[in-house]
Amino acid sequence: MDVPDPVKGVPDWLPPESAAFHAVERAFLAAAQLGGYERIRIPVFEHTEVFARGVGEATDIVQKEMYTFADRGGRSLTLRPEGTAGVVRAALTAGVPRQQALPVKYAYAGEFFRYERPQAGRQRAFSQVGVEALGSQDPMLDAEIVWLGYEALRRAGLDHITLRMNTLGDREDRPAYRERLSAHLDRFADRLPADVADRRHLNPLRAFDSKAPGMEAILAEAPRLADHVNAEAKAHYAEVCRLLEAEGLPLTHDPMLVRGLDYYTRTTFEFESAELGAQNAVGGGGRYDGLAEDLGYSERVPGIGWALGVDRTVLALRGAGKTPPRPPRVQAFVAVADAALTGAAFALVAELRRAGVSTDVGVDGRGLRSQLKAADRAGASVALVLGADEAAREAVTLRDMASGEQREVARGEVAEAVIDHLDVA
RNA sequence: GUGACCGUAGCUCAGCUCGGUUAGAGCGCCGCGUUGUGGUCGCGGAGGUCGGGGGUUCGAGUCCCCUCGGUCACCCCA
Repeated sequence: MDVPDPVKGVPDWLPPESAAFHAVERAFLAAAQLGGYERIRIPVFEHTEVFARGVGEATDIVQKEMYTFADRGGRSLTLRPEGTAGVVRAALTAGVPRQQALPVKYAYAGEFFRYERPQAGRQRAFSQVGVEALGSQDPMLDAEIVWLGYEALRRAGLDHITLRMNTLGDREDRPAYRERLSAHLDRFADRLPADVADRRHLNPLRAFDSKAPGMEAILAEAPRLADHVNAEAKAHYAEVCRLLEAEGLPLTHDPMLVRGLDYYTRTTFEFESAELGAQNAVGGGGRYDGLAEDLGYSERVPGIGWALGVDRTVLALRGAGKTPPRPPRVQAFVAVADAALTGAAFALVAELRRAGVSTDVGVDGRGLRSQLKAADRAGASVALVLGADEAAREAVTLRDMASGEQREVARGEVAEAVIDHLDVA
């Protein structure tokens, strides 16, 4: 009987790589906390309509990338492909906009699922940390979000991050623009690449995503979204950029940055790393002032947020040769030199752990040589040898793993001696 | 969904071009050198359906076909 294969595109993170993973996740969450974003925990699956309506029927995510299944009651459920729709849904469910002072600020971390062909930096199950600020349209909030994203990546150890930004204007700006863009694409109908031809009727804006050879020329002539953004939204975006530039963020304005989720309005942005191969985005986000209404809420609740890819950031750090070192597994290691002393050893281990010293112990009746090898591999800075000789004197041998020096310590003073030793070392 | 490349030990790979007795290396793991002392060194050991199936052949890890899996890229995004 064979061990079942892991599910395609669903990675395991074992030590030592898991250490880097958690270091990155912690760094992201620490940055969120600096901005006053509180942890929110939401379900890993939702009614399918949360994403269909939130993310948008026309998006690739909803059309072909969702893990959708029927539960035993026949309800259509979907594993979350992204975080924002679920967070907003949870806030609306709780009536937050009506009973709390706005904006509210949330941070989350967890697994997300998209049915795509895996490749470098793209898995079917992947991990993100995200933040969302709900209930304000203040451009300072946009700037804060972008700034925190940049800071989060910096704290994770990534440098040479490029930041691309754009404004999509408001929902009301879209119809006129879509119409003019459609008309423009019509003129090239016979020359459009297949991908654009397929989706232009669902959402002509997606034509800007295309990198097909002929598109560059067609898009160069296309009506520009920027020309259809209303004056207020333009001023809003200008203020966001002004704030960020004053803080020295190296932002690049990219009028082609459209992003594949329908809920975005106004500010959108993407963080990229050169270390990643084809999947070069380590994070991205934007404003979604119409999302609450898309989800059926009776009032407008503006919001903005980002998501940063944990797996991708780990990859980028690895590519830059900056993988964080694996921390020592324990501080102390108890070696049992006599099988009759397992009871005494177990008691010593418990005592040390109770005193706050992380401790491991040799098992399986291995020789002392083997146990010290294990102590070395565990990264212990102290080994405690418990043998017949020591037991007879009610003592323990304390060995410094760096220098090899050792001395005998009375059994009653071991915990104290270990703590002293660790403080000094 | 489309394309290219790749599947030999736990990991990284050699062997395949030009088929030939027991399929190798490095790393890792376990043991011994030290009947109670790690890292270095030396010696030894465990570990392989050569992804799977079929075919050609006296003989297949090596050649042919099918199949499964993986990787990278397109697409899209974290």
